[in-house]
Amino acid sequence: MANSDRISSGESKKRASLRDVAARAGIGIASASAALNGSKSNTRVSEATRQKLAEIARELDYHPNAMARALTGQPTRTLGLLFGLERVTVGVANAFAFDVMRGIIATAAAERYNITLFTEPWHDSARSGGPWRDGRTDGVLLLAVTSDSDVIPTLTSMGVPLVAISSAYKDPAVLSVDVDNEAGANLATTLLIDLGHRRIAHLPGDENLTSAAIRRKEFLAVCRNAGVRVPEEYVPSGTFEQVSGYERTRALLALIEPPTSIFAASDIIAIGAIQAAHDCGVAVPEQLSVIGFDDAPYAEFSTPPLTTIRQPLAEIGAAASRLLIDQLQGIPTTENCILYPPELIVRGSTAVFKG
Amino acid sequence: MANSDRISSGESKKRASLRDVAARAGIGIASASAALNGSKSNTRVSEATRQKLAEIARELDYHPNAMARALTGQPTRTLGLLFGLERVTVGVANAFAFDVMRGIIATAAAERYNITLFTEPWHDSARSGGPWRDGRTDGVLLLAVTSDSDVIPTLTSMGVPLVAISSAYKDPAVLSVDVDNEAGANLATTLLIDLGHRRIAHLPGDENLTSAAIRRKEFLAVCRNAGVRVPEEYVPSGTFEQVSGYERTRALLALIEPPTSIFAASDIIAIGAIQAAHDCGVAVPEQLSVIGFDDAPYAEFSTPPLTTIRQPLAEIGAAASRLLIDQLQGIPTTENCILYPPELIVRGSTAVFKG
DNA sequence: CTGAAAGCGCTTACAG
DNA sequence: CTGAAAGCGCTTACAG
Repeated sequence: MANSDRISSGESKKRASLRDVAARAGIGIASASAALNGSKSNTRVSEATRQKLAEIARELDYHPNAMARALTGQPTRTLGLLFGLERVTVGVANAFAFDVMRGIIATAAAERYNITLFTEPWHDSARSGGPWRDGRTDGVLLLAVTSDSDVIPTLTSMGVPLVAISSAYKDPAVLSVDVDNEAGANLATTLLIDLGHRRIAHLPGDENLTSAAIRRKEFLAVCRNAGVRVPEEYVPSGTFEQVSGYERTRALLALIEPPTSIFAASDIIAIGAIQAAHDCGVAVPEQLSVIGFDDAPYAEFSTPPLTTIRQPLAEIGAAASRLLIDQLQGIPTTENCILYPPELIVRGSTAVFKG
Repeated sequence: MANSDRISSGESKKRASLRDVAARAGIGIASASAALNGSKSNTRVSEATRQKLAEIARELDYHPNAMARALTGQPTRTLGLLFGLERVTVGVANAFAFDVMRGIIATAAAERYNITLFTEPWHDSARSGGPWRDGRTDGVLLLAVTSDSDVIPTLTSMGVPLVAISSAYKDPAVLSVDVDNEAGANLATTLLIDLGHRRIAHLPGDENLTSAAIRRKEFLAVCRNAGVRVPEEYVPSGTFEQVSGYERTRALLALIEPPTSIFAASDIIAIGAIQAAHDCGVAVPEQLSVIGFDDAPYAEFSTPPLTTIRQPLAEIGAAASRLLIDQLQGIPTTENCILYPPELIVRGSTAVFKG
């Protein structure tokens, strides 16, 4: 029966199970489990048999079934990623989400965690339920949760470990990572004022995204403190989309007293604004200064290159991953809410106001 | 005991299982399974009890445990995504992978499939094994597999449904989606020749990526047919990275007889080439024409805007998703290898050769 | 047509 | 120290 090995490995239709390797080793299944997958198994199995088991596992091409392990409460070493915006595709389509994901993936990979993207958007606690709690995922990363969503309290009450990214969530008990939106908006608005602008407009992002709300609020505050009056029509509401930036800017430029500068809540909005200016024959930055937010990859390639507020998205994603993984492994976290400082990147889309 | 409901739903620590809802309904667990999760359950349960079960499930906030279902061989409605390049982060970092993922995600979402990103790169059949075969994923999407990888034969022999993306895999038996690399290279090279260039260089991508090999081969073929001589140093090998494009272009421009045009195997290589030209004081496109491949998002924002070969990446990703899902659901596919035609996008980085 | 049993592959107490 | 049993939550034959 010397070649029974060959035969059994030949019928590779069936995967080797723990029982198979235990049988082959002439050992109990529980011991095999301890030797192969166990953590504190040192109590149970001698180093010698562990070696032997490992070899047999290799011969049989044994790999533990993660589903079965999950069923007994073992972690799956998989992180879930859930997008806060209903329009998942949009959430993923923009460079913003992508950069954050880069950081998430890099860190997860380094810690040998896989990532599952939940494509079904969160609805509410009643309709949503399955995937986030059945153990397929050890914890979840929430991206850009809207303020009107009940996803955080719901998942928290279900005991799902989570960390919120770019969600500006107020509860200090939930782990979160974000850029300092207030500081960023301050930087942007102050720049415009320092350049001599007094007719400053702001193009906010989706109203129900707290980050957008904070930027808007801080913009208003800085203007107020500087004695700059901001008429209501200078802050038209809209979304984090290029077309929204385009349309709002056209409207702005059609005003009797159009603004001489715009603080857009994101680069993609800013790109839309610049396009609109171009189509209206308004020169950027000569006649209109535009500053964005994010420092997306295309910001520096835009014409003119976009002045913007850089947020370290990949780092934010990486920090969020790290925070979640630490939590999963019981490593105490030093801080619950990590806020990254933004950075002003001055490029060619802003200029001194020339009366 | 009228409020036992409230109490039991109050101790939400424990998730409701199928047993719970069956018990509550005074029905067998098998019937509950059929009514709630079954496919051809119509044979088993009447519409009335099905309704009742559904309601109880709602009350108890019951959601089937996907792990347990997977263990019995049920599909998990999850697609795996595996990157062919060892350097996963790079694979994910580039806009290429991102655009493909957009298509994948959109289609998967529409079909209610989740996606898990395998962050552990494929090594070889011996070392790699677990995650791709234990049922956590119904099938896998392979992105940019290198020609020296044994991942496709291995997974195929394990019976894992898969489709290869941008891998230019020769075996017609494996499902695959790609751009027509040959046609693309032809388009690019022909443009340069038509513009009057005779000193044409090519900057290939990673040698072990079949797409790079095909583009290189076609470039050479078109030149040969047109009677354009290509010295060996005009086709320096390198990788799909910006720095690789930069360095190779510097070397090219330092040649006694430098090329007057470059066909870069990707936009990111082209961006590096343009940078190098800039740093060497060589004007693009006046002194050097550069054409890329991909039409990445930043291509149109580059200075000058990049002439390139557009490949419909999101569509490619979507088609791959579709192909895999169809296969999983037993829907016959009309074609195994989908090849998308590339499109020449002429922008500002190419110009007529002026002796 | 429906219930009770066996089993998916593992791990965790529980006996020897 | 190690084996046999029970159980995770489900589904699929198998009996009534």
